Amino acid sequence: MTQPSPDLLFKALADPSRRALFERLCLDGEQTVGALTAGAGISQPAVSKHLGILKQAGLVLDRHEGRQTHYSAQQRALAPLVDWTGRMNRFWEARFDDLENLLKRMDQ
Amino acid sequence: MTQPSPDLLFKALADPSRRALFERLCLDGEQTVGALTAGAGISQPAVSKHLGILKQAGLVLDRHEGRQTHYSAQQRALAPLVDWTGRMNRFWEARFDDLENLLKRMDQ
DNA sequence: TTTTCTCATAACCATGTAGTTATGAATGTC
DNA sequence: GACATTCATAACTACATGGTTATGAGAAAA
Repeated sequence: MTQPSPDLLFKALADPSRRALFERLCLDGEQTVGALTAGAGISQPAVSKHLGILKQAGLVLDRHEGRQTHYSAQQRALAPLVDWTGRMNRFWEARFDDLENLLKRMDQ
Repeated sequence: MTQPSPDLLFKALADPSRRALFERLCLDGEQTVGALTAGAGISQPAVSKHLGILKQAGLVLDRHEGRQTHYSAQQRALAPLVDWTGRMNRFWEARFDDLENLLKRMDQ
């Protein structure tokens, strides 16, 4: 169970159709391919392909039941994204602190 | 000063070269195009084009000084990303809470 | 002024990608 | 068994995209 790379996540979420599918799964919970296709505005094969990419990125899980496949969001998969943005912000804050320190020193 | 859309941000950060440039700007602070090109592994025009896309996404700022251009990270631009991941996680937590409540009710 | 340096833009090319239709595999229904 | 339903895959197309080289614009240096 290795962490998905930020690269895979960013790439997977860069497409609006995929992001919309993932958002629906987050907001409304588990859904079948048919349900997701309705209202997606693209064909069922396109939806299936997108779901495959989301799955490969670790963003969704699939569960087979009879002849339909249920997809659900794997929320933990967003962790690397949160980490990454946190790292970028951390460095910014560090340099911001430096600036504050500089200003304080200049004040004296 | 309108907020950059998550779409622009995800698209801009989906490319490894661009993400590397942005990371360097976050970690090491302001840099000229020449400095960024050294060690980027791609040509100077490619770097310039990537910087243009990052700028359009609101991720970097440019500052002209003589014949060189200095780029720096605009950290606030990551806010929509943090918001988005927060929203996705919030809904997950909400459903998790529902599950917990359900289990508690089942316990009684 | 002429030359050099730094960067951005133009033009182009190869590849990746998001969509389509057609079809097949597996399951449920009659 | 015959048919219908649900999804995934294959094959294809159109376009986006990331890279290149060539060139131009503007500022500094000679």
